[in-house]
Amino acid sequence: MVLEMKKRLEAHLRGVLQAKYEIQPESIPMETPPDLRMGELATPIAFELARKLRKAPKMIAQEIVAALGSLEGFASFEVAGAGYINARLDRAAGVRMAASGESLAVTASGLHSLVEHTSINPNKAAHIGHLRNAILGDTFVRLLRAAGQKVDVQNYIDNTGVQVADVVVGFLHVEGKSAGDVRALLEELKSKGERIDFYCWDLYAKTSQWYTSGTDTENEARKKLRYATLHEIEHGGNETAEIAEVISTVVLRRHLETMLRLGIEYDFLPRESEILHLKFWEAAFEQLKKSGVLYFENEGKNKGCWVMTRPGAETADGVTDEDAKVIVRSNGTVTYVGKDIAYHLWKFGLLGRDFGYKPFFKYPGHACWISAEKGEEPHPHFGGAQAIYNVIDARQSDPQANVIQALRGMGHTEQADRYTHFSYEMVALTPRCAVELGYEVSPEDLNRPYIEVSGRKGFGVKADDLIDKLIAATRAEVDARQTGRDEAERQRIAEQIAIGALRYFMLKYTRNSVIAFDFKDALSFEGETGPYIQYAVVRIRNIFRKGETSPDAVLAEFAKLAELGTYLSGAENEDIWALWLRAGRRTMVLEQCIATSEPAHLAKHAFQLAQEFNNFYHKHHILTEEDPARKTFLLATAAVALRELVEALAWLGIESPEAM
RNA sequence: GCGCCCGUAGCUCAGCUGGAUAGAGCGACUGACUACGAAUCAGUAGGUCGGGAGUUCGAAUCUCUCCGGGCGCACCA
Repeated sequence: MVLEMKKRLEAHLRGVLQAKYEIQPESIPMETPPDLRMGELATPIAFELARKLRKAPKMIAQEIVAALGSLEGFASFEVAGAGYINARLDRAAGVRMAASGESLAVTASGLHSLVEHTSINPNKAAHIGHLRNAILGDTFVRLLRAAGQKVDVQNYIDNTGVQVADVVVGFLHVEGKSAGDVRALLEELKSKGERIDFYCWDLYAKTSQWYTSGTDTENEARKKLRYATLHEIEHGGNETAEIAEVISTVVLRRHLETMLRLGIEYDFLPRESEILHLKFWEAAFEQLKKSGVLYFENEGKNKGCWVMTRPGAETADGVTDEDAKVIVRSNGTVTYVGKDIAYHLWKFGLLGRDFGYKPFFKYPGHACWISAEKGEEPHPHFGGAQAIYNVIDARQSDPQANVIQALRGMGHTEQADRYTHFSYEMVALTPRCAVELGYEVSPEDLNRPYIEVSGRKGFGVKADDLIDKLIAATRAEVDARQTGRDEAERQRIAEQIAIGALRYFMLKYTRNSVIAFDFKDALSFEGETGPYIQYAVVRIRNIFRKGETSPDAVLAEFAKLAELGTYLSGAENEDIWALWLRAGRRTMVLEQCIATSEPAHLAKHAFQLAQEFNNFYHKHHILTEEDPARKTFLLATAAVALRELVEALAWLGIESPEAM
């Protein structure tokens, strides 16, 4: 509703500016006045025009207000302060629009987007840092879909990298297991219902330590073993590669299960092994050479390599660019960034090659596919997107910038412009939390605000452990309150609240803020949390239950009310109008979230709406209201707040429980 | 050395493309359950927006500089 009104006012203002001054500003600044008494929308446009028109802002504002006349949906326009133009909505019209939900229909943009998130190395359990990635990515997918985009969700799997090689070394050489032993162990863990990714978590840390814990000659041999193992895995077609395949696949399956607990699903899992074996790089190499993005270096420290100029680097003819990024090493092998360029050409449908596809994981609604050398027919098609979003932490902004630079250099400027590195800061542990978990913390770390999580050191909080802990805590609360409900129902509610708490916790911070993780904050269910919002939903549902009516019935009745003005004016009703206004902002917030790639705005919106509802709830007793028309109005207010809260929560991937 | 991010209330964070009197949550202190469930609400205290300079009618927001913290800058993935 607010978005609709804002657009209406903008268009009207443009008409006035054109007719009166023959000015067509690029954008019209529109904001919310600091106080509702000043109106609902405001623009400081007169300040900007003051210089151009050589007139006082206040004078300009007065002229514009006089020319604005009347506009449907608006009650009045006025000049305020030194030259603000404040607009008051026709409150009754605004309320009717918000109640009808008409403005919720978002015009489908038709854009085909690809969001890649999660991308955990399949060699250990997921930890809280991975949770932030997956929750951010999944939420953004929901937002894009809400805005009418067609979105493919990908989870890139580096199944041939050094991290997988490390656990393979761990199994074969630290634990001295044979290939058969490894298979037997996997079977055994599976039959006991134990988590293989947890086992690997410890083994990975142990192996990382093993590389440096021997004598110098031993360590030297271990390093060699590490790289020999990596190369065997990359090459494929040998027993080491087979073990890597088996382990990475079971760990990947575990990651999908963990993420499914949070309602996170994927469409396609492209793997590094297929990128290698289907020769994506070779196809990209030809294009890169042809376009001149890559050049062969004959001088300097990068002599014998194929390199590319870094973004923003200044180069001069005849001067060797020592800072250039190496893409092909002097021994002929390709670097990570090179493979990533090839992969991203595929994402945009520019590579001229495709993966094979096999079904891998079944969700209630759909299947998740995985890449394969020889796929199955028929299969859905992935890649060839118009816009892509890579949810990758901020530390990888340099390599991401390199890939974008390469695309741009190859002439794919439109694609480069629609390539978003959806970056976010890491989740670290507070020193207190690290101590609580029993880790040894150095005195200097103890004085830091936070300590970085490290899979290599086995230092961190595992995702499943945190989820288990959250569910146990919410279950205790539910058990204390919902004594009349059976076991299964209480468990279901506890899970909904726990996931709500976790997802909200990861979404309330803006992306570039480091989250210093602490159990006290993460396990909190009061104040600015997911459960606070869910609680508002439950309260509203209880009102309808006790009132023996439904939101639909109430809204139908509400549509028949002839006069709304008396309920929306006067100091005692100001907060009710504020609640309607907030409820009517959802699509505007959605637009803002997508424009800034920032889901936190929606999290904040949902909280504020819940807060305003709770405020309203305490001030106006609905079911005992004696005036039937006013009661209908109050019930309609609750119905719209409910609809908006449930929908906003759904976009955040948070369920709305019936009771809690 | 170069690049990116951060510094706002005791703590954790918001602050929309520069805009009107800087906001939440937590914590502290006062109050409100015979009400539509208190996982809630009302109130009080608490801020030189890291320091300085500049641009502007107007700066927490933009520029420069300094201070403090974090993260990147491989022929590793």
